[in-house]
Amino acid sequence: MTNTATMNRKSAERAARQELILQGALTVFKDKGLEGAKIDEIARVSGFGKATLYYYFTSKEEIFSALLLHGWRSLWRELEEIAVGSDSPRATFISLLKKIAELVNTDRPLYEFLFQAPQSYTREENERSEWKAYQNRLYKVLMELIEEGIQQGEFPKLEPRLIMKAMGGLFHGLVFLGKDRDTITENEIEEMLSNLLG
Amino acid sequence: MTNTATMNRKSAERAARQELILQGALTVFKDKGLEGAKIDEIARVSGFGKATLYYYFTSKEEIFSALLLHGWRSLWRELEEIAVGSDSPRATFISLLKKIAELVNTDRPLYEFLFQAPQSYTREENERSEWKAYQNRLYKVLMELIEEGIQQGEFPKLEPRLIMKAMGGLFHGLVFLGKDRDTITENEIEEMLSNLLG
DNA sequence: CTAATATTCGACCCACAGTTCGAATAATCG
DNA sequence: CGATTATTCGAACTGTGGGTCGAATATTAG
Repeated sequence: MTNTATMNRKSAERAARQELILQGALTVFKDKGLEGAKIDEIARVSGFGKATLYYYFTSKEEIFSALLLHGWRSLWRELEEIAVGSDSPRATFISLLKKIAELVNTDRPLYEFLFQAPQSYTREENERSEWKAYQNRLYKVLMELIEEGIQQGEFPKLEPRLIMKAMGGLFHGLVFLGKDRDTITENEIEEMLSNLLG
Repeated sequence: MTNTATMNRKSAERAARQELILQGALTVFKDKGLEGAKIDEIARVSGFGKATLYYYFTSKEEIFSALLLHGWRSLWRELEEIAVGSDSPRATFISLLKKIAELVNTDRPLYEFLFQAPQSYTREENERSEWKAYQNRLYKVLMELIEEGIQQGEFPKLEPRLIMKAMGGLFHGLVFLGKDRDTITENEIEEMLSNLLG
């Protein structure tokens, strides 16, 4: 195994198989949760033998984390350019949420998992798992936008944390609540947010 | 055992012990969830032997359901009088949410459990468990208030379901999001809701 | 082609947690 | 007081499911 081209292909194939496993894992985790999902089922759904999963991942938790990390990475990739833009705080804030809503409509299972799974999982030490960094970064960005927005009079003069809770809850409700059959439009998001922000 | 008075006392004691068990179960379920909570721990916390729990309940799930039913019953008892009152739809709607927020501040563990647990549990057939009826009743009442409110021009002219999602999410965010250390005041609730409702 | 290495997988292992057993103790009745 | 019934509980049972093993197959190297 000194051939470089071969090694590249192999590692690409390896990554591709990991993708397949994660894809299957998502459909199982999605409506079963971390505990409810059985390794055997993930194996069956993703079309590999059970032991093969352990050839690519060291544990069930690692599969779970890898999925989360994968999702947050791609989410952040989409949001980053908006976050560093030079619009006003309020405009940026709204753009971010609209972008997230748009993405959710693109791949609902993934994002439902991304935003719902953590709470049933965030036990003790896992706080410092890698995906959590992305979540914190997003939280921090939104929080700073709110603070700047308040200073510039674009947001109501309330505790930033309170506004954050309100906006977060409102957004979550609009996008994820209900039988999720009806996707939310960006206009509806914007209208609601504008109402709340006065 | 033909003595009636004795039988009454016994059944009262039996109910009291069930209460104790549920009380212990709540503290365990609260931050461990249905799967994460171990029967042994519930037994230890509530001060009974493990087997004794099965003398009072037939299964772990029954304990879980009983807790939910118990909570929803007492919640509904508090809300009912407001719901049947003769205030305007909007006033009634806001009163209901404020009342819930007030109750949450009274017994946070219980209500956090009530509003958070179902989602990690609502699997298949359990849809028709008894507590679910109360949840549906509350949902229906709120929905009708929104519809009436729209007709009377007290709410923005949007799809009722959309308003429901928005208000539900907003409320949930305000009351339950965050490290829950800071309790929300009724005034803050009212202000936010009024903003959103225009 | 042959040896070495990479990959796959079902069968097995075993720890854990829900449930049951059987005996021991407490309460009630006649 | 016995006798009967209600209650309690730790020990033992059992099914489930995460994780491992070893053999079989495929792939690459030389």
